[in-house]
Amino acid sequence: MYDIIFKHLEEKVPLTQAEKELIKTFFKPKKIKKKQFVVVEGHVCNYLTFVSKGLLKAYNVDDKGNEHINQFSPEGWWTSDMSSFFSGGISFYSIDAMEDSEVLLITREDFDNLTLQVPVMDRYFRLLFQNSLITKERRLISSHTHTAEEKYRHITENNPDLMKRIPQNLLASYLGLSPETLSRLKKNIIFDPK
Amino acid sequence: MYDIIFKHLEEKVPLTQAEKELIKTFFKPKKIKKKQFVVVEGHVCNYLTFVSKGLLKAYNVDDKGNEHINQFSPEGWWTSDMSSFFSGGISFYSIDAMEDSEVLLITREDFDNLTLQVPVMDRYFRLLFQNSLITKERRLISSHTHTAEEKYRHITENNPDLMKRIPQNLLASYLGLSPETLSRLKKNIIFDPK
DNA sequence: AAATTCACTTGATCCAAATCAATTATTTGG
DNA sequence: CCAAATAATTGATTTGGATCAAGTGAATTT
Repeated sequence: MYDIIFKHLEEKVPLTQAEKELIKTFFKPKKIKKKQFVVVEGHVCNYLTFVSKGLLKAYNVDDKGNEHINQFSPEGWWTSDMSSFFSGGISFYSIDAMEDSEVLLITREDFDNLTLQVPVMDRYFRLLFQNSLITKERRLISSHTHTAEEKYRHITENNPDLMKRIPQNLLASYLGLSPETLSRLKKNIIFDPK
Repeated sequence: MYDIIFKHLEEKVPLTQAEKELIKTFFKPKKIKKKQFVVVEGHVCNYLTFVSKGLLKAYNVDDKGNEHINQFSPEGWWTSDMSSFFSGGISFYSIDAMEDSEVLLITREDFDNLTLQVPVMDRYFRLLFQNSLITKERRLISSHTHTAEEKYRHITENNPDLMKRIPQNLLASYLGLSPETLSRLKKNIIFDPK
């Protein structure tokens, strides 16, 4: 259960065996069935969540009832409503499981203790957030510059693996497109051999 | 010149006098005239830049020659092409000064030394990136859910100060709108007393 | 295995914002 | 202080993608 998280942590920072043992104590493992929620919009997001198995999605529902997916989190990724988790305010996103999943949960209090007792974790999260920030920036620019088709092409080319696990309507939501538009543009791509 | 950066650092983390003296040595102050570049797209972004005075913008130019502004950086903010700075690859953004400005520059090498010698800086940047990430996420969802008018309302309500310093066409670019659209929607808002 | 729910496709129509084009401010630099 | 460049407005037209609507297919549930 903890193998995956250590593998991911150690890709970014070195850890001693003692640190690993300590880190373990801060996390609570949990199994989540498909469709089960980790947080519901409007409630406080009490956990930062590491996905060790499965696939979660974080999304917001707008005034008109449309879902807007902020992030897919397969195994090896973190998820949470960061604003809510770190500030204690209410969550803007709901997070639920798209597949039966296994996660490691840490509370805010334990997160603070973790970074105090294992300072290198500050570096780990600095690097993690740094990379996420770069990705988010690109997605934002892409949403302004690229056509629907370009956005689709881009994501499928860069995440072929993940695409197999994500229904088309949810991918549309992630890309900021209607399901109809995504369905239609796929046809063009198939028949256009470029 | 360094007052502003320490004020900003100390809003997030405590620093000893010795640490401050050390931090100073890693940064190189520089004055930048309006329209001068800090990085040009396609070159390597060699510096992480703290703005102590003035206003910079980071933007990408697309295939059709349209500018897309990623970020405005007034005094107290950081700017750089993070991907280029941290990976050494070529920069996706150009960054230039919108006003005569003063900045503090740090190279990648010195950044690494800084975080090694003053570990609390890892925490500082963790917090900085964490907050930026939250903001970027919201902007991305907003770009999918909100109308042009809602985006404009939102930014003017939350950044009245900054709006005075930003020409309308650049604000339009930041919001992902054409200048014409922004010009037109402003009229509606003025005559609508809500 | 039938029933119900959910995902995907296809067509017709609509609309918000882009684009094209011209005119009028407003800056800025010489 | 004037000329030239840049920014903002306004109008006419186009368009990419949304929305509305209906039908088809696939997957859970019982």
